[in-house]
Amino acid sequence: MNKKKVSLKDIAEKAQVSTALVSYVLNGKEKESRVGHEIAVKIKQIAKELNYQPNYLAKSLRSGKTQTIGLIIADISNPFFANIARIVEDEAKKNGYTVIIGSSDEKAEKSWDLITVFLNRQVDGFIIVSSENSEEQIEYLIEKNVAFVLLDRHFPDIPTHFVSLNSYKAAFDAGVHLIQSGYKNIGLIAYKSQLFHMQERIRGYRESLVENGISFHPAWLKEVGFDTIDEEIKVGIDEMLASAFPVDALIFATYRLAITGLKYINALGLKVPDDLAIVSFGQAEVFDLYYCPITYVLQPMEELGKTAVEILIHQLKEPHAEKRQILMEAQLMARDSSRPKAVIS
Amino acid sequence: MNKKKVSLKDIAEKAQVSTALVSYVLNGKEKESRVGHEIAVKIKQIAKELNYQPNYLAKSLRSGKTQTIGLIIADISNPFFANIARIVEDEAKKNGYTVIIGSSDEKAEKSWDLITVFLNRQVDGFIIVSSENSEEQIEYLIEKNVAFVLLDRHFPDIPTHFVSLNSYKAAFDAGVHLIQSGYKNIGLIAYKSQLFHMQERIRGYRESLVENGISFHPAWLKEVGFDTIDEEIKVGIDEMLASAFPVDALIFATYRLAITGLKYINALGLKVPDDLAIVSFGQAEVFDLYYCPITYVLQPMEELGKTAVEILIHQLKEPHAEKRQILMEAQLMARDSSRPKAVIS
DNA sequence: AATGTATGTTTAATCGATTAAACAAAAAAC
DNA sequence: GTTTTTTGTTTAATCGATTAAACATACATT
Repeated sequence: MNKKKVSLKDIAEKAQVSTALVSYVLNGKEKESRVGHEIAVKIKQIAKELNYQPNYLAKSLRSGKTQTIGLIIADISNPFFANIARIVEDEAKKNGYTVIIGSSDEKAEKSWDLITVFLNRQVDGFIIVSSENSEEQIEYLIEKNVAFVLLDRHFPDIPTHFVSLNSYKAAFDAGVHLIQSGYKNIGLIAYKSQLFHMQERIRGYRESLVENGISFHPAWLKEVGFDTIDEEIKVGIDEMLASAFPVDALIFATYRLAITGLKYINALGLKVPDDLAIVSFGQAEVFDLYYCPITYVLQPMEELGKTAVEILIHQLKEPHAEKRQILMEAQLMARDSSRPKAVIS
Repeated sequence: MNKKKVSLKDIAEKAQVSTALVSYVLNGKEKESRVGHEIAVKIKQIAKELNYQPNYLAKSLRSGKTQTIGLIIADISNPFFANIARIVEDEAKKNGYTVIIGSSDEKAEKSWDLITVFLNRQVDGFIIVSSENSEEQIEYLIEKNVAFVLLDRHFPDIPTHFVSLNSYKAAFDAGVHLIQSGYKNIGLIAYKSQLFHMQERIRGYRESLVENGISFHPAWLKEVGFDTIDEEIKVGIDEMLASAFPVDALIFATYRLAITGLKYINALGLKVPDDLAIVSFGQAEVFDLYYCPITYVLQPMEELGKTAVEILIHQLKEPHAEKRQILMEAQLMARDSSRPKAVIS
């Protein structure tokens, strides 16, 4: 990046005027600042000639605004978050913002790190997919008066803006759907996490059983650690199948759990849905291409992402507006993996 | 972001010294600048007390370095690029760089846009997955002396740093593999693009036929437009199957083509590999989970991404070092979708 | 005592833009 | 023909950090 960049000063010199005039003209303030018409034309022309591009660092330093949003997600290589990221990117761009993305790997520590780095880079605000135990980070942002919106997950005890899914309802619907399709022993594989959305998925699942007169068996619920899902899912599925009440249907609480679980189910040679029906959260091409298309919980990704950006940008304009807390509804997309159970006659 | 941020000046005032001293101390230059030991300790302590965080805008404006890399890819929601992005993000972070990602959707125009925006934001350099007809952008960057590396694709006629795949070899291997597995009528679905890597894939495919004494039939090669792949792939596959020499195996030149193609193949009720064998570029969980695991061309993603970052950072230190041009080899992962053809006896 | 050398610290310019305020000249008002 | 107003332009401070150069002292040397 050698060739001397063109600055306001260069234009000013060439036009024989002060930088102030150039700044006024190029910011469309000729009227308010009553710049002479001839000189304005001249300045514009020179700017074009030299292909002037303003230095946003300088602009930002002066204005205190960077027109940059920090997006913190769990992992950009996870299709769910990649999709969200794309939507956020596009929506932000439409509004003149640039997005910096960071992956936290569900680790509070990494997320802290990202917040610090992004703050040092003076992002105007954050869109955050929170990790477990990151409440203090949120409190910190609140205390420092930093604009942010929580996405996909939120902390019910902390008053913040957020956009997430009605996880309880979604899980409940998933359970009811399986029950109505004739499945009786329904398992759930979730993450071992105190995050609200995860707890809600578990609660929704259990409630769906209860409400339909099915008594829940502890062996049906497996909570696996983020970092050990490969092994734990195997053990979990083994135990579910070998339990006193072997499961005939399985709900996966996230995309990654589903992928990992399905691989193992394939390896076991189990047939979906005859041996095991499946419903999963998340969505991706895999679900379509699986030999038996997977029933999934359709999340309104586009709306989630767009709304998050919208709320954040609105917040940047009106810092003290009331907190917007949005729970969106998911839609169950019934496919072959949960088709009505074949009854043995 | 209200609460007044702590600046060097605040520390200076509290410590009753000039900002210069503070700057020296906090940058570990106490020795060179012979700052008094006591005062240094005091400054450090106050900085910690106030939780001082330097303003990178100011730093960058002064130094001309932002420690930021612009990453331009086709689409972050495509798993291939999302994976690359993650690797780049991690590697950059290790080196103290932050990454700004932009999706070009394979459009030269959008890519121009991103380059301009990122340059205005003073990124130190770029990692670019080029779109078709974006040569002038590359020339522009060269002319302006901007540091950059091309990733995954390159222009053979323009001398630049690049890291990409030996596409010719990979496609050739794919073809040979199918032939050796007993398939005779092998089709290729590629993008309609003059991009070198795509042309090389086509060339490699054709060469594999020629070298094995199979004469190529035009109906076997379908080049579909980026924006019309859904329809064109359907037509393409239909035509290949209905041609005078119906294909019994198909190579997909990218991940997205494969996904789209497989959906249609499923819809047609074709059995892989008995009705149609498959080999695909790209990689993703889908390939594992498909009822018949898909043979694919394994690209050394990790190395691609890391090397790109490494070359860029090295270039930032030594702008005039020789151009590094790296072609990495892919590895064919043979799976069931291309298992030896069952011979009709 | 006069001079030289360390040792500590401050001053002020700089990066590239923005913008309130000061200034100058021309036009309008009385 | 002054005074006032309008119009057009420049000056200079500012954002927050960095750093060469200037400036003070203290200490050492002869």
